[in-house]
Amino acid sequence: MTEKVRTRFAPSPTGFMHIGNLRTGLYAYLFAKKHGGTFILRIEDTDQERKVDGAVEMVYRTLATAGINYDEGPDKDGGYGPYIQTERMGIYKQYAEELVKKGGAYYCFCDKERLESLRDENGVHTYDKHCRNLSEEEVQRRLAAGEPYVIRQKVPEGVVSEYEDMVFGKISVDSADIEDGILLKSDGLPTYNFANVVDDHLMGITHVIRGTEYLSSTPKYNLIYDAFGWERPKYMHLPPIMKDATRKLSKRFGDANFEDFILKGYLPEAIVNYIALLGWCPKDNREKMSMQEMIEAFDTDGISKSSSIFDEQKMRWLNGEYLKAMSADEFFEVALPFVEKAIGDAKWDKRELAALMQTRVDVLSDIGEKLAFLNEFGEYDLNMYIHQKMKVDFNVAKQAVKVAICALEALSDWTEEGIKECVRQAAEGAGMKAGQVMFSMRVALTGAPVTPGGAIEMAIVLGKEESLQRLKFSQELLEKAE
RNA sequence: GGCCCUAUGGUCAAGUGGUUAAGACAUCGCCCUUUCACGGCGGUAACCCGAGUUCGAACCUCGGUAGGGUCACCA
Repeated sequence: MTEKVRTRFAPSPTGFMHIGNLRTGLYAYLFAKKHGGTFILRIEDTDQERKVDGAVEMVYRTLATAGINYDEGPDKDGGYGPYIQTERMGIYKQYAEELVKKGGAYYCFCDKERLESLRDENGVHTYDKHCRNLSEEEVQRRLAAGEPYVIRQKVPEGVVSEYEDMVFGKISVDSADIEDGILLKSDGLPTYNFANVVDDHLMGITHVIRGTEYLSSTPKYNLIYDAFGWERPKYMHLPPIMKDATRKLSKRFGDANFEDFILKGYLPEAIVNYIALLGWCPKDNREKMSMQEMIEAFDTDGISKSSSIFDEQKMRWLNGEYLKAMSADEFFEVALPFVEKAIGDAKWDKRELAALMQTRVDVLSDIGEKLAFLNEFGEYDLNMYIHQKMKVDFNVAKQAVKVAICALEALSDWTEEGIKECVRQAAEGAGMKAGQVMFSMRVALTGAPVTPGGAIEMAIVLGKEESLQRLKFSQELLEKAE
């Protein structure tokens, strides 16, 4: 490791940031940090037509909440700026001209009509190198005459361009299959193909980490490095993340959007942890890892070559693991907004509720439905009282509720211990099993078949007054049913 | 269509010539239990197909098949 590692993440601000884009940034970050290197953010905003307002801010925000901190970027000058591509527009033309002088590029005056006529039966066209061998005089004359032109890459003939990809191994492409692509457009601005190479070189990028969509064009870029006499960077291409077997995650359809997940109540750490696992497996097969642990464990060997399908179910599970690992206070803090949203102005003890939720939700937004019974108590289906295993039926339930009311009305110690003891004794006195009373009481208190906690927990959350009110309501309901 | 790449349970994935082919999610069953959840235990379930190399192939080679990527004055 002679030179210091420098990696970059170069998103184009054309919309939301999905999990796939983020993962590319994450790997570039992990790789840099693993090797004590520098991680750079560069905004590739040259495509003004696809540009989306606010998208740049979204990139900053997303990286910050994800904990992916860049060492150099638009707002963090490291001496290699500007870091926003549109601010670099002045530099490409001179490099393109330099490349022409070095024999790696040439002027082309072909117009769009001519290019169109080159299409084959599949609608694919390959430039026929028409202007590749124009004489020096002719080029100068046409340039002087003000003819519009582009500068094209002069791909060497009869060579095989190959390189060793860090995840895919040897990639080789015959130069006959590489087009003399446009480097500098007729408006004087560079195409991505060119800007990308120039920027990466000027910014001293040592390891280019990006998606596989560039895998087969990398040999072409390498030819540009060669023509300039620049050192080629190392490459790490990452397989795509799919939404199903045949479709990639797409920005256009808002798939797997990072910020949406945050809104839904996923923890940023859990999302980042999960996406790190999509396409990479640490040597010891760990799954739950902090950013620091991922940095330490990150290695190129564990990166997979095949695409993977994004599985929200597994991300939910991981998120649940993070939630359960929190202290009660930490959990309360993140859960509070969701609890408040669920109960509105109601008086319930939020801390109690949050405590009940911690082992019961994988994603914070699940809190709403789990707490719905609090504000939705009313007439309910009495069949809920029938429970074979519990040995509860209408009659048992009726008696149980009655017993519970009698006992609890006199109870002053409204705590877990107090209620438990009280109900237990009352059940015994009535010749019933404690479980039968508990079960009936829980249903009577909530009117719900499933609740986040048992009878005692529900009674505590509801408080004595509300509990007795609900029990009496249920008692009437049961009697009316006769 | 040309070129590049990929292929282990439903999903994520270990595995690099000899394994009872890990583990996790999901799923199913049991235990715990005042419902649900948590926790614990267990089950079902995979090497795309065909040749070859080899004493031996999920692993190596070739050919199919399937899927992805790319072939723009987009990035």
